[in-house]
Amino acid sequence: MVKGTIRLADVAKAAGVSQGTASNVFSRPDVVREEVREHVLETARQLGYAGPSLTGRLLRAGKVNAIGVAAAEPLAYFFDDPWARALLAAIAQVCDASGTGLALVSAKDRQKLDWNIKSALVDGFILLCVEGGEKLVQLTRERQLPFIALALNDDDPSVPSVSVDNAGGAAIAARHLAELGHRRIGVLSTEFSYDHVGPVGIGEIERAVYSTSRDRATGYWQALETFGIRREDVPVYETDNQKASVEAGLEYLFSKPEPPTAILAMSDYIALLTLSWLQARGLSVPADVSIIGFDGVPEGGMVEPGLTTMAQPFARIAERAVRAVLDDAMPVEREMIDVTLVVRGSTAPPKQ
Amino acid sequence: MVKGTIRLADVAKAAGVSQGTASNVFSRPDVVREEVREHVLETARQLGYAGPSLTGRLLRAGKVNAIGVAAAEPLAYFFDDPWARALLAAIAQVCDASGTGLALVSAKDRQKLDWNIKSALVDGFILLCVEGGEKLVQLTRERQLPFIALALNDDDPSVPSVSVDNAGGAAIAARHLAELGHRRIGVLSTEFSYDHVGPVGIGEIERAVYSTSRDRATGYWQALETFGIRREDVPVYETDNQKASVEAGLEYLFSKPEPPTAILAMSDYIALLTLSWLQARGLSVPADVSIIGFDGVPEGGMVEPGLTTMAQPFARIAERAVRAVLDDAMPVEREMIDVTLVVRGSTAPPKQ
DNA sequence: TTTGTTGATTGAATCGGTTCAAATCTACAC
DNA sequence: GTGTAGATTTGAACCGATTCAATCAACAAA
Repeated sequence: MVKGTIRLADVAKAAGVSQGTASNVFSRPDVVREEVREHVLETARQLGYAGPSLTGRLLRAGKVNAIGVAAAEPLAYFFDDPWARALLAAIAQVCDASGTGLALVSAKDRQKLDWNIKSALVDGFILLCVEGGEKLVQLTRERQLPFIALALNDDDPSVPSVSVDNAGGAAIAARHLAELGHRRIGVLSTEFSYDHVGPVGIGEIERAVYSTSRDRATGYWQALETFGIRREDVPVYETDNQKASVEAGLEYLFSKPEPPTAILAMSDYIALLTLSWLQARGLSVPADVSIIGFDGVPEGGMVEPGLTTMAQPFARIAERAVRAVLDDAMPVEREMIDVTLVVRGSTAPPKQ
Repeated sequence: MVKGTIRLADVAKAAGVSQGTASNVFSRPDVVREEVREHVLETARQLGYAGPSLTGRLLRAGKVNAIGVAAAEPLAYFFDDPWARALLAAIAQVCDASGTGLALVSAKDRQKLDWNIKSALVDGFILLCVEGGEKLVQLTRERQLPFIALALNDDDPSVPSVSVDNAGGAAIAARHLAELGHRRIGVLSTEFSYDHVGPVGIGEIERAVYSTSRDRATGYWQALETFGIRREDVPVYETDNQKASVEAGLEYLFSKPEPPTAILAMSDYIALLTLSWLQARGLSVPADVSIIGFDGVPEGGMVEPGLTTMAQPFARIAERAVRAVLDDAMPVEREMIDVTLVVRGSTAPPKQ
């Protein structure tokens, strides 16, 4: 199988037609007379021609017909992280419908990320900004392609982005627990600032680098205060969304003299880890402790008890994002999407 | 931001150098004199030049630096199916290490799949042949790019492929149950033939279209026969790896006068569904029923009790596959990789 | 002064197609 | 026999870069 050595021009010559006609045989078969078409096709087959090379075509057309999804994480992140997975499944669905390809681009270290973004063959980018958002945005800007940032941890209004209503959603979550009667509530947060885990104070949260976590914390506080729970009385433990730090946070919260009767988790992944930690310790959910998560990943519906959570409308987000890069219709200002409360088995009134 | 309108030639002209030099400024900066380089770079900046267009470069280089992973399934399959996910995470890891991009290509209907494969910008393909394998192989062949088939359901030795040792692995799984003392064992299989679910007989299995399922069944039988269990006495229910048919299969197996004390599931996904079906019916695993799966997906380690299973070495498979397409080192004949028994909590000796 | 050598730059060819205006070829009516 | 509309086909320009043989400048050695 000699590869790539046969060009359209060769086929044209062998078939005795002009290159223009040969090209038409493949890309606009209707304009060429049937018997000529058949003949060219037959010649191509005999020569082992693999069909018009994509790169040649690409060069003129300028459209790749694929979008890139980028994150400042190792590639495996897309398949490991439940949130990324749920989002990508939704994005994939939209792409499927519109016949668009999907390329995954990512890298943990700056160098490679840079190169990968520069050299990705795509018509635009969807950025997963959970971490290293600015870097990502900056690199993508240089490509001068349409892009849209998701889960942007940054208030810069000049970045086209759509995000969920973190503060509003968090408020609903907290209100749900308070209305059930919970008064001792602990928070397991996602990151507020780079490379830090552990208990955090109010001031630190207000000055947080990552707006997502900050907004969610603020939402929690506001809702709880309407129930007379002061923010000073709500312990917050910052995790990096990994097992080790979440468990440390749980140790911390439940070793207090008055352990919480409910946990506000800033991600479903944290909530899921909390659930299994509690169950392993013989505590019953929701009888002993209630848990509410954030994100609405499918896994939350598959555990026992089901996880109560604030669900992101992944399909809507995906739809909006894909449309933005495909139609070059980037939002001029930050767009906001609501999250909805999904009540399952992991929340109930506190004991007695 | 006027896009795409500035070419390397424009920059060259504006900077007063030849296009060749301008090109070198970007792709081989070391060969051009520093002050010239600076000047060209500066001109480029002022013009808003986005850097050498990939397509132009591509046309000459001929390498995309990305591999495609293809399946005859909707795109979301890559993120929904646990096996695909585990495999892709492993593939992603290898790609990351070698700085290769990853493009996902798929489609449920033949038409689109055809087009998607034809137009994917990749240097080669890894084929996930769980279903519609021949179609996939055939379409890919036409692209004349290196490719390798995984989980190929077909005995054709001319297809470069690596697969796990299905018969051997299945035998180990069955032996494990038999050694624990189980004698009444039910099988929940993956598909033997297109579009069929329900109880299947020995003859049908021997004539099965899909070799993966057939080989696993054969492995089960051989191991069990060394323990005096005849294949006629092992009920097999064919599922399509979906919730509905698995539950139907369980109804079938457990409504028999002598229900099984152990289940051989041909995929972890089936095993996981079995686990929650049994638990929902108040049956304890492994006290009342033992379960052993196949694949070794991460989810199997996260349920309670942990799932005993035959684990595929995803990392090894991924390594081999990526190397094959990148180095154009397709195996000349079908390659086989062993699976290993991972014993967790879902298997134990039968009651009394 | 001439020759050699080294390093930087140029210009043109090339990659593999698509596209479009112009040329050619029907077929049919007048 | 001429005219014309419509269908095909042709040929050349173009897409945006890279590459390489050839040229040029500058300076050291003979």
